[in-house]
Amino acid sequence: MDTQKRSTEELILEAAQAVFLEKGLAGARMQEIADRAGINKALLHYYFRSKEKLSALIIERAISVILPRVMAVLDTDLELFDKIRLVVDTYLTFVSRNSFLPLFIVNEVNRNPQFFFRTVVDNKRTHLDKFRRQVEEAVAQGRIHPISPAQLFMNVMSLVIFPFLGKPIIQVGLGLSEEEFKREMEHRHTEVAEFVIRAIRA
Amino acid sequence: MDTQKRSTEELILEAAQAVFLEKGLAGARMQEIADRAGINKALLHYYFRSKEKLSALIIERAISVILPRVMAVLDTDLELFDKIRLVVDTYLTFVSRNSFLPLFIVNEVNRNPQFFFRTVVDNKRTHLDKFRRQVEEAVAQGRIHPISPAQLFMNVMSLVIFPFLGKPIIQVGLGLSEEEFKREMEHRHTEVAEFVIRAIRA
DNA sequence: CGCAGATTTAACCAGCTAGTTAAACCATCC
DNA sequence: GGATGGTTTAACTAGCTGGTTAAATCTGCG
Repeated sequence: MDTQKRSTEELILEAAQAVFLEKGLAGARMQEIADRAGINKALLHYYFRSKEKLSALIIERAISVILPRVMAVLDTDLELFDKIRLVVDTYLTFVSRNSFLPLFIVNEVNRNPQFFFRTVVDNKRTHLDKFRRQVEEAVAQGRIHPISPAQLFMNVMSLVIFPFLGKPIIQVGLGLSEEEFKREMEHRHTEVAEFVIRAIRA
Repeated sequence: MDTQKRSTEELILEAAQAVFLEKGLAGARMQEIADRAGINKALLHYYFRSKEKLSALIIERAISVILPRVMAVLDTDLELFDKIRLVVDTYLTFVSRNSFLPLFIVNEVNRNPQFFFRTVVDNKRTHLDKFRRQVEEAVAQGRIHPISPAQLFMNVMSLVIFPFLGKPIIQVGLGLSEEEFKREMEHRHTEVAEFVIRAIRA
């Protein structure tokens, strides 16, 4: 019973995630979710009463799966440059396997920011403090060029996430095949971190 | 008649753009577009027969308003570092005044890449060649660190565009007020270019 | 077996949405 | 004044969507 129950519930959640990520919240259809989960609409509503509740679950799931990873790395005691290398690699590795996630999250967070506010933030804000102090200290010691932690954080996030959002634009703009794009993205695992480090090293 | 006609058509297009950008393609309602344009649904369909045709127009408009700006700058004869400074400033200035555009474009381009393919690409691909040669030349002359034009292009695009897409994430993550976020974004007009230049300068 | 919960089936509803239609209204221009 | 074309009004449709319902079926378990 337990395995059956969990398996059906998981089946639905996986199908829902897939459909929501592909079509967006407004574009997703409950019928399609049911179809992909191999069940019918009645059972879908039997498990998750409404589309709203289901989508809220998916959003929460999506965010809480990706955000803690970064925060955990930022919170370690690693030396700044190594921390940058690790956060870049961690993030890129994860997102490579979930390449639709960024677009979905960015969308829903923009569409409904206060949801994001409440769910994830309160317990995580402290994590950035260590990173912030670390950057300010490195600047004060003259080890890196003057840069605010906010700017550095934005830059790292941008370099890591954007290529997944802008894939079609980049691919078309540069005339890359699927294979070539993939290869360029793999280069980034090491290149992005070194790019950032060269940019800030004094 | 001419002024009347143009004004109504423009009114609709502006209203449509506003609604599409806010709600996304699937979330936008023809009724709301009509309301915001100060007309009724019948007239809306009288001007633009279907939602599909209207949205196609808006997408094309949105893309063709932002893409040529970057391409034009990349196509100039400016020295590489100055070109980076100009493209960053040009882009940031424009996007600051149209901060919903990136999310909309990224969405629709991901949802329907082949549309983007056909509309914009053919005539523009050549523009990047000059930039590409310029980067390869600078690398060959040892004036900048070895980096592929593709990586550099991705990096600049990322640093410029992403903060607008990830605004809520960044704002909440860093605990910035609206005012503080705005100030950080203004810093970027100069900081991003110098960040990139430091990263590549040999 | 008989019970309970999971699952299916199929039909249904109410609400919304894109799009249509037809008749009337109004301004402009000839 | 009358034709023209933009504009309004209001009612309508056809289709889809989320959600419900009730009865039937299946499944494992005591």
